[in-house]
Amino acid sequence: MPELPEVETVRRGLEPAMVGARLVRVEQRRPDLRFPFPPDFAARLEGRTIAALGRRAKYLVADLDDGVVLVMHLGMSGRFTVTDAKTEGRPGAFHHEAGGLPAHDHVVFHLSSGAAVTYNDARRFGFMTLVPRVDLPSHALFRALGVEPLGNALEGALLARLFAGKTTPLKAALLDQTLIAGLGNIYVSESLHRAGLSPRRMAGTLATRAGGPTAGAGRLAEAIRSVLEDAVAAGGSTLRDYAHTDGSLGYFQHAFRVYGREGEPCPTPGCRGVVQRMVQSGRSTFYCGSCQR
DNA sequence: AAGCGAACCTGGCTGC
DNA sequence: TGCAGCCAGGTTCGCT
Repeated sequence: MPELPEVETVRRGLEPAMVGARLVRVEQRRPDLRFPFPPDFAARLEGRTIAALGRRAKYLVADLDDGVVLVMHLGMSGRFTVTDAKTEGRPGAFHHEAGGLPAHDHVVFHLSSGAAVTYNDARRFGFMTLVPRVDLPSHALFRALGVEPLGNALEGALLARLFAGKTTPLKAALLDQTLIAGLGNIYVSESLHRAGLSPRRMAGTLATRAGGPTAGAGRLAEAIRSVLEDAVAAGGSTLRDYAHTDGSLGYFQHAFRVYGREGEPCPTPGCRGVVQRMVQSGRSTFYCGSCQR
């Protein structure tokens, strides 16, 4: 489910259980997810203590006590569940295979506290890998990542610089992780609606001829920041059966203004438009044709 | 060479 | 009840 707010919510859920704990046993139940696990994945983790759990864009980054980082991406359907020592079973695991293990529970981290952290991923678009901390910035997964949208750098001026000369629609430009890293299909639609900008509009039109920011660039930078901050504060969004690491639900989906709301009246005050759905580069875009220009 | 569509994989929902 | 078809939060690849 995970765009930046959901990954950050997962990070906050895992942090108290994982940081400071030692990995006493790691179960890797299949050879690959989106990519093969690195050689000796479980053995390299066992015995290590987790020093910190961070996030970069949609990646979770766990620092180990030997200078290696465990990098994790949730793909489309990845989720983590924390179970403490006494809990029987775990919330949210309803589908079982003949062997008795919950379906799609691919990795289980058994911690020195007695707790266990289970990674479940039906579609297997997620992955895990191990990278020496010093190599992380130059690693293929990270070196091309764009600006962190909740950092101080994201302003109209930067947006204009990033988008200058681009003929691609704003929708596609905002999904491009090499420009801004962390937005996905939901929060792109939500950001553009908050900014009053059409998803079809050419990205380059947010820069002036001289390369400076237009008013729209400023509005978009502010809209991205506000929608992500609001979503993180709400504990992310819950679609389908996605849940927090403790089984509880995020509730930002109730605050969506356009995503998944085709046919509903546009929520912009004074706007008489109706939320529409279209497909851009193979993904649904939700927008109001009346107040988004 | 930027930009687009298809592919990866599974499950859930809708409609016949 | 069954089944075909469509859709889904992400990313990468290959073609134009």
